Amino acid sequence: MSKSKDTSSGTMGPERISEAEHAVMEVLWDRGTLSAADVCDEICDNRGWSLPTVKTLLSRLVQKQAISARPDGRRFLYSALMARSEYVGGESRRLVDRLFGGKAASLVAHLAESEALSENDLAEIEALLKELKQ
Amino acid sequence: MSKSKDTSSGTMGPERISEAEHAVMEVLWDRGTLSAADVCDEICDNRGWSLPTVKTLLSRLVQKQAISARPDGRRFLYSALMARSEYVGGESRRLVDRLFGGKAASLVAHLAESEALSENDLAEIEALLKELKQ
DNA sequence: TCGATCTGACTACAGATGTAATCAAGAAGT
DNA sequence: ACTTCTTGATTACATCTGTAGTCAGATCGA
Repeated sequence: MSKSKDTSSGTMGPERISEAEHAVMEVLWDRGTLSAADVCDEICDNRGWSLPTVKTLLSRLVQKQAISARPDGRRFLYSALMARSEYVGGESRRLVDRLFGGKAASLVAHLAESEALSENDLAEIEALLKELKQ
Repeated sequence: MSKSKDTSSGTMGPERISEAEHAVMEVLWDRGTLSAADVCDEICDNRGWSLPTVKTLLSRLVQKQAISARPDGRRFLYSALMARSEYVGGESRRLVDRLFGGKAASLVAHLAESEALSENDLAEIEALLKELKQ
């Protein structure tokens, strides 16, 4: 049996990271290398989680090869394997593909029309464009 | 018992729509009012779904109050209650909040940097900005 | 009238996810 | 040496999601 999604050789695309798991990733991206207890110190209060919950999420992330677990004495030190930009890029692309037929410009148009963009945002984007243009 | 999320009076924000459910919504947004069989005709082939699957998704969407089911003889005619723009806006906002600290401009910056924006996209956005500016 | 068909309702069931308890092995204090 | 604490591993369990099967009632055709 063993369903294991692929397990075969080579590069099997990074598995999808859930929202709770993402919260853990943010901590690792932000702080570098941490133990489970450290991660919990960072988010357990905010999210109302207990240490066991964090440990579960960490091990799922290890399985998904999104983070690594290096032994350090009797415990593990966890650190991100997947780059934040990779994750952010993937999620952004998924959204654009699903909701805007892959046209990123449509997303921007939507944000603008729905007034999700402040004056300030608009200015920033304009500056960005100027920078990109030459 | 009865877990029912809220059920209490008044406006309980629209429940989250899953990806499969979203595919059904797209059909209804696109085609207006359809029977289950009609919806299936539209997507069952693409997605490799069977009619029962579509029916399940439709009834879950009814529960979530995302669509309405008006009786028509022995069957139902389904049509979207939630506006597409509402859905698209919500999902976009969620992404921006989760990944870009709520700053939409950061999303645009990311898209630009990651070359998710083609020359053409950039031109479109520029035109958009121009239009918005006065 | 009688069977074939269409339809929604209900049921099913595996995998993902959120959230956690329990347990066993090692470390560390006393 | 013995207890206590820490830590990962294992197990648990409800909900959500994807995907569908089954069933009973209405309808339509013969």
